[in-house]
Amino acid sequence: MDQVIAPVITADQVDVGPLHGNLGFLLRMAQLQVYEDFYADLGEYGLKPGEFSVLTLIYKNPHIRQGVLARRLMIKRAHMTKLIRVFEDRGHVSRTIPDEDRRAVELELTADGLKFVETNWDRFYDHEKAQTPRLTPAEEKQMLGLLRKFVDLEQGDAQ
Amino acid sequence: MDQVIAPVITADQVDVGPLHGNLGFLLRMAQLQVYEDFYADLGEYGLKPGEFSVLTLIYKNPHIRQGVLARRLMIKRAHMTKLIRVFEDRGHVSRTIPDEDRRAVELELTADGLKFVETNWDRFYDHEKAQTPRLTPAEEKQMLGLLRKFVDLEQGDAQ
DNA sequence: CTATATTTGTTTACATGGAAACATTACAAA
DNA sequence: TTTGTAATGTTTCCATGTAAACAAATATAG
Repeated sequence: MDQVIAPVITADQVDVGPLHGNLGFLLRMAQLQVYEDFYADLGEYGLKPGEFSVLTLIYKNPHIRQGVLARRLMIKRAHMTKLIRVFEDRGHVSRTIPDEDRRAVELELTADGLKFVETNWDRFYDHEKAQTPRLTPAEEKQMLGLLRKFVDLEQGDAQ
Repeated sequence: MDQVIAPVITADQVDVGPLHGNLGFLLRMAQLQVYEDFYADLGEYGLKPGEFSVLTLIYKNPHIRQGVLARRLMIKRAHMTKLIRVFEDRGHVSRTIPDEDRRAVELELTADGLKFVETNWDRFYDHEKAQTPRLTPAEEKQMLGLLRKFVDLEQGDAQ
């Protein structure tokens, strides 16, 4: 008598139950997807999403304070300290203690930092357009709008 | 002559530049928001989003293999090994090596694990409804649908 | 003014998660 | 068979990020 082998399910046959409608779960999946795509595309250039975001904000907001930067990116101050130290060691960012508040640290791109940002700008910000699209353009736009509303980042239509 | 003090910007005045339309950035912000809300609401119960997701999948898919679980949740196998060990030490999950493939490990909830899942089920899956909504119900539904399409998780309308 | 509280950044210890190398088992080719 | 290749899970080491305690500077209450 043949033994009945239990059907071994594969990943896409897994019943995810109520995670199907769970925002946190879906956001996490989506973010992992995006990071995977990112590294597949840009890993060779040593670009990292978080790092380039930090540099972008310093570029767009020279003299921004370390704590303001951390809050805007939802990174803890303790972690931002370490990130900025790496940039300083690379010679991409300079730190200044302002006279008005000697607790604070103001950040600026160095000439090298500026060069790095400008060199990699298009590569970084056009990378998503280079992906095989998972959504139609209309859906993508809709999703971006909903995410902006969700994270309370509507502030006009910045470029 | 009064010195002109440089206006110190606050976090919500920061110019995020092209991150405004960057999917990876917005997904990350949204996910951090959701996690923050989650821990503010449920931190006291020792619930963790990732851990409860794992238990949910084992609950819904008894005898699921460790690797299948990892792939479905986009967690690396190396990490899953560690997660499962914790559940085993807690007495919530049991591991079985099936005869058909002695490389694999099949997972099941123990009686204690089942009790834990059933006790915390509603707390976990209803928590989002208890949040101050950032989106209208229609928008929320739209976002969930877009995220499911994005992560390729359409498989019928599971409960 | 002085005492207290708050803000800002740093340090240290820890938690979470991945990369690479490895052992074991299964599968495929000859 | 036997030899090579792939799949599965584990281990070790490292990267990323947080929590808590701290030091220095500033703001606030009396």
